[in-house]
Amino acid sequence: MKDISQKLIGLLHRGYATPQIARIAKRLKEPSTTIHYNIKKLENEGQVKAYKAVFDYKKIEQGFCAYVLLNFSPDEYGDPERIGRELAKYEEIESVDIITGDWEMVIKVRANDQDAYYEFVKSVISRKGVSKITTLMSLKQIKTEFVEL
Amino acid sequence: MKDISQKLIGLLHRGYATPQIARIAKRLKEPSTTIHYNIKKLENEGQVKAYKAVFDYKKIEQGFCAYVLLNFSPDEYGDPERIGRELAKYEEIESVDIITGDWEMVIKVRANDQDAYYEFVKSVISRKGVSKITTLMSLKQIKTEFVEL
DNA sequence: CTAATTATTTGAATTTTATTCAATAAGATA
DNA sequence: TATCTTATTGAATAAAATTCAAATAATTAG
Repeated sequence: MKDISQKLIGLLHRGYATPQIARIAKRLKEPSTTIHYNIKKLENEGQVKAYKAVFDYKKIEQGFCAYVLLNFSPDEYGDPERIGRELAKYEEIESVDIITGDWEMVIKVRANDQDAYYEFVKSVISRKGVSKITTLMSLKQIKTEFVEL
Repeated sequence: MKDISQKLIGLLHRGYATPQIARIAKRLKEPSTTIHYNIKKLENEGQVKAYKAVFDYKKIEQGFCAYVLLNFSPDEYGDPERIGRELAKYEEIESVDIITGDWEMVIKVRANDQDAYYEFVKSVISRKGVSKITTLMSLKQIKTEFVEL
């Protein structure tokens, strides 16, 4: 047996989906060629970054979720944006923002469980340049990626 | 002229997309019927909640983004989860989580600009039961919804 | 352990959908 | 107004999804 589902989840995570032109056309009561034209326009103008799946993360062994607030030491490795772009490469990280206020960055992290999260923090997030880490652990995810759960 | 793009953005926000079976099949070097079978299985088991677009929010007049940390007064209107589900209905709100620690809830909000955000906080987020609001305003969005910007 | 049952894989045929193309219409510009 | 650009749309084509039936693999029951 091939285990295809994990590969599918991996691909659908960030892309490998496409708009349903015919369904949108029916819904908006417009010809599908009009919808097609307008969607391609949105894509060509860069307004659409990707089409992707949103998962029930509990069911795909990614039930643990936390928001992590970070501070950086002012001296070493300086640039928070560079660090942010490096962190963004990890597929465990859903979002990365540089923010105002008492913290400099907030990242949203998903993991299988608290142990996996702890390992991820230890190996990836804790690093030279990070001076303080505050974890806001999600007890109940009500909405994510604009999709209600 | 019809302004279709706003309607498209509205629909593609939460759904109206579908997986690209043929492209996935090529990528994984499997027959498209096998991919089809496995994707339907994921869907039927409820592992996939939706297929949707991710936008370049600056380009669709949703450039403002903030994480809002909330506390509730213990007495009135009690249930944070109920409040969370009500907030989740607003399309301006990308995510809602009930969390551990100094705050009880974190929501991620998008708006056209700071003024629109302020109006949204005034009219929707501030309400009986909310005792404290802390805004972490995003200065730079590096990754969102698992998509790098 | 073996038989029976269930789940998965796959090619061929069919149905549906996306895409291309050309003509027209609408809007913008000079 | 005349000209150029952008948007809409139907018809034709190309591509993709879906259905179906058969074969294979995995699991379960006896």
